[in-house]
Amino acid sequence: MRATCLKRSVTSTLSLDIIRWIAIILGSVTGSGAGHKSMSASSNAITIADIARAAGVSVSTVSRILNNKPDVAEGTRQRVQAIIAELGFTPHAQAQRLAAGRSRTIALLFPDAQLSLMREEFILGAAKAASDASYTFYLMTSDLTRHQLMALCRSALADGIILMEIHLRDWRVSYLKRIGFPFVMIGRCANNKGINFIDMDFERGIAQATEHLASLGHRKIALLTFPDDAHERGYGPAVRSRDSYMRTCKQLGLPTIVAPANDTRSQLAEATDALLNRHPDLTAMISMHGDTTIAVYRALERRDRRIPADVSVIAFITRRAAELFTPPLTAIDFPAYDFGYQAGRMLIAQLQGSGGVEHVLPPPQLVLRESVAPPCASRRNGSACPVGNHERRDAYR
Amino acid sequence: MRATCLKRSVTSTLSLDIIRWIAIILGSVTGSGAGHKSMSASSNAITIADIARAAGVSVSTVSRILNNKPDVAEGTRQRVQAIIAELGFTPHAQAQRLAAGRSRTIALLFPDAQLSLMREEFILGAAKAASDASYTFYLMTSDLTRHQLMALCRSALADGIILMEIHLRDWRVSYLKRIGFPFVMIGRCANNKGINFIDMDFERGIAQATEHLASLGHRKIALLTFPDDAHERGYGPAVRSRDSYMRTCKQLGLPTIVAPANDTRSQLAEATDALLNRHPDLTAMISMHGDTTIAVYRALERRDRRIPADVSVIAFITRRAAELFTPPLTAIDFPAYDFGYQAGRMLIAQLQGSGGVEHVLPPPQLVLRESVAPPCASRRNGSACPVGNHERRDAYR
DNA sequence: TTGAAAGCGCTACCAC
DNA sequence: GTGGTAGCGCTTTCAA
Repeated sequence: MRATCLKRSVTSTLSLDIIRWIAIILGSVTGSGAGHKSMSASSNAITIADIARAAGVSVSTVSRILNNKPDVAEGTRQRVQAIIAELGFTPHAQAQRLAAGRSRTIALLFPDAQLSLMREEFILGAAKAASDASYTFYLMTSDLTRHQLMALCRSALADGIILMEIHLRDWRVSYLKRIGFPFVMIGRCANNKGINFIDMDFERGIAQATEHLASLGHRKIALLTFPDDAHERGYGPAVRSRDSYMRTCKQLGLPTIVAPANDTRSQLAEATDALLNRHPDLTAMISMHGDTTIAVYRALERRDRRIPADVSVIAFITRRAAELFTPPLTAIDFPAYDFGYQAGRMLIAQLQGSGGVEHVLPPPQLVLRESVAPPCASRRNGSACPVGNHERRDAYR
Repeated sequence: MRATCLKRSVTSTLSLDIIRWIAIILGSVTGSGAGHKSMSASSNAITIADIARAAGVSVSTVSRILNNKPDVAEGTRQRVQAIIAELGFTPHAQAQRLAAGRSRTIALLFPDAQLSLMREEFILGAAKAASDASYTFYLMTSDLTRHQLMALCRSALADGIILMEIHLRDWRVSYLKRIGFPFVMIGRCANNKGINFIDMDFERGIAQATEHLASLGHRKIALLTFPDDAHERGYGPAVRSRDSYMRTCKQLGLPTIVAPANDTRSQLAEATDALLNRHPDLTAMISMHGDTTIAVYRALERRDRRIPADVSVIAFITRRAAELFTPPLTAIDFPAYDFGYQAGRMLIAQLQGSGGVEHVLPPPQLVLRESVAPPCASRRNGSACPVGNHERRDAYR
């Protein structure tokens, strides 16, 4: 409070030297360990008006300088900036945002569902994109109700949002589109006209994985996929991957074996067991699950089926997670960090009005590690079964 | 703009029915796909004044209702709330924050360093704590300079912050304490008087791990730890774990073998190799690294040393990551999600003035999985070496 | 129990 | 180039 009194009594007639002296006092008072919550009380902070007074200019001028407007004399700019630095002034974010009508914030709506090791990368990528552009990054977990989404938009907390877990027909997308609220998707709908997105190309990824396995000689290739209700709800990855799997198998003349399961280790273990019971002659599996695919490994171990000698496994997963598996998991690479970063970048570009609509669907990349081999006639004799000799990646970091 | 005109012309003399009708018009106008960016333009949104006008009360009253103040007649409250619901009004967050002087936001300062599979849990835990308390959650990556930290505090973007990667003497802590800005630590300093923290008890964890290995008969137990400069800088986990290791080994009469390395897979692999060269008779390792500990596994594999038959390994890691290892990693459990959640909860409690200082140092829990066994005299004959028969956890989820 | 009005700290328009 | 000033949308005394 003492600081406040001092500050408020400063008048524009004081010389710069005196102002500086006062700044020092202010600093030491504020800085003393006297236990008063100076910043949190938030009322005795330096304002743009203090700067203006100290510099002998108007608040408009200070504001212009703060916002890098061109129409300021170089001398003034320097003088004011010196004082800003000296008093250690930073504009009050909420005030700026209110007055400017923009929050310079993007929000990531992050599905609450459950932990998954690879999803950290989405978050960190998007956060990095925000900080690179001097934007604030707002992370929202918990799945939103329609009402909550409306509130988020109206609250003006963020200028734009990143959506994940997109369904082919997604009410959030319809809503945001209708009210004209800026957003981008990680994922995509059935119709994406006018909407920015970046998505994994599950169609091509599945085709690539299936063809790779088929080319090694596999005939019975199962798809471990999402639970049935994910398909029914039109969850993009679920529908696209299954369709592509069906199509590819048909083209290649292979039987189709689909095993739906929740993305938990226990359910996936069960599903794998059931699958092996039904199809003892299975030689390959494609998993749509992330790190929970470890449950598939464990289920195979328990039945004494070796990877890749007896059964080959492919998943969609980040490099980092894939390399934790033993044997390392051959996978369609899921560059989640990049996806997050690109989404953030696209959203900010959109907010700044630069560029048109971007539909980003990077070509899937199959990274060969050690969980895939040709099928072995002499099963249970895996060590005699030669491992395919492909490009191997041990991308340690 | 049409919406704006309509809205602005509404006067308090209009009947409620007409107001409702107008609300419908507004809704459909705003909702039409005419391509005007209604929300993003942010100027034609409904305000508290519109509500007041429509309800025939003052803005003060609406504000009171919005903030659940007690001094409002029940009838008024109901009537106004009905209108709020009808018009789909949500207060403008920035305006609220500016006027109230609080942002109801916490920020997590997340070390940029590098990806680590387990750290997602810190983030999601803290985010959950925020959302549970109706707080906004900002994630800030990139390590802050002193200047940036000052700016963050002064900007009033957040009411309080969560700090990670704490050093024994941490300039950020000194600064925040000095200016009285609310914060909590995941980690702790040498002196934590008056500061809330939650931390892994590395001292006890290391002691526990070392004693466990010693009790199985291990005599040469190495500590794979942080690089030397982390110690020099006084990074808490580095200093505390090494000290505890030294002390425990001394007490048990064991030699000390310390191998520092950066937390990257390649460096860790190198360090492991070097370690095995220097100490071929090593039978156990304790790793301070997270999922990068996979590099230790791989280095051992390459030298044909089996886990746990030839070498036992213990790390500090989340359950989820530990179970991806093969054999599953016996570990001091790192409940990172809970740590994040607790930190968030403590910070918000502090902001709301409830309760005193909390120093949370949960007792470390050693979870026995399959990477530890008694040392085997007949090395290279691992399969003959019996695996210890302890509590085993296969916590699938 | 309610209303009027003075801010919160900043931006941006308009005049000089 | 610069200054005055009217908001931005809300909270919060202080009176009534």
